[in-house]
Amino acid sequence: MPELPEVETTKRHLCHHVAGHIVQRMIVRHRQLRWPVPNILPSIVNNHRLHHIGRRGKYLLLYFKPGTLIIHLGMSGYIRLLPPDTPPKKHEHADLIFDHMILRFCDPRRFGAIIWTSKPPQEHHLLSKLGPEPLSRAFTGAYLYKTSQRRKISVKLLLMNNQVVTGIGNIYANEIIYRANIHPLRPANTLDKSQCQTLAKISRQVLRQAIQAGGTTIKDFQSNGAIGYFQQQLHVYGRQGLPCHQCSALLTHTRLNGRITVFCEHCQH
DNA sequence: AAATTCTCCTGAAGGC
DNA sequence: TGCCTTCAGGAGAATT
Repeated sequence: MPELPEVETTKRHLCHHVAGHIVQRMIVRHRQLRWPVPNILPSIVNNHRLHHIGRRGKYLLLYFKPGTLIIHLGMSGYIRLLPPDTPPKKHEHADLIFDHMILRFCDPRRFGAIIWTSKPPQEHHLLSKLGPEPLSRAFTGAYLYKTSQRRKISVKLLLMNNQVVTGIGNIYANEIIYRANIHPLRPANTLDKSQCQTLAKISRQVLRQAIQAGGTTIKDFQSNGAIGYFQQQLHVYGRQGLPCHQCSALLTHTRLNGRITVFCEHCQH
């Protein structure tokens, strides 16, 4: 499941290899993603230079002169950079063909999206309501405290709410609250200021470490065959029934809004 | 408003 | 061996 660090890793990869190059041709083999890819999209992008690549939350932004290609990797999406003329395999739904390589979008479960906007992308309805970037100055303990006070949802769902802070998914939400020693079901409006400071600080720390490690490779996610190494630093995700790294008690798991939630009953309150 | 539920999809895993 | 059923899950949209 690509979350912010995996998308950031992909972004850097693309910046390095395809930024500044011209799209010779775009091919869409399977339009049916989260939303249907518009038929006219290839004709808009063809022969335009990919000026640069950005990211907002988990959205990748590919800037062209006439507009921006917005890509979301969903649950199982990834982007591969391949030599010219590499034949497509199953689930490889779209290509941006450059003269020196192919940028190929793959997504077995098709929860991902390829969207076009001619407006500034931050004005697009999918991006305009997103909360602050967790690695930006805007994401502070004070901000988190303010927004948490009017919400009764659990702290885990608070962190996973993209309107509150964008880019944190299930894996990193589990890790962050474990490292903050906060119970995942703790209602948001019972957090005090110092706990919000801790959560903001640890969120930044965990995401930075994960980016530095090249992201987390879990089942579905891979970028160009490269793997991320952050999974070696995961304390709770995927470790239910195994001993807590802090106290050795066995980690518990429950389901919160359909998401596996792993935590230590002894350490998290 | 905020909270909850529904929805899309396929591969892996488990039961019989 | 093989055919079920279940589940994982991002997040927008619809509903309460």
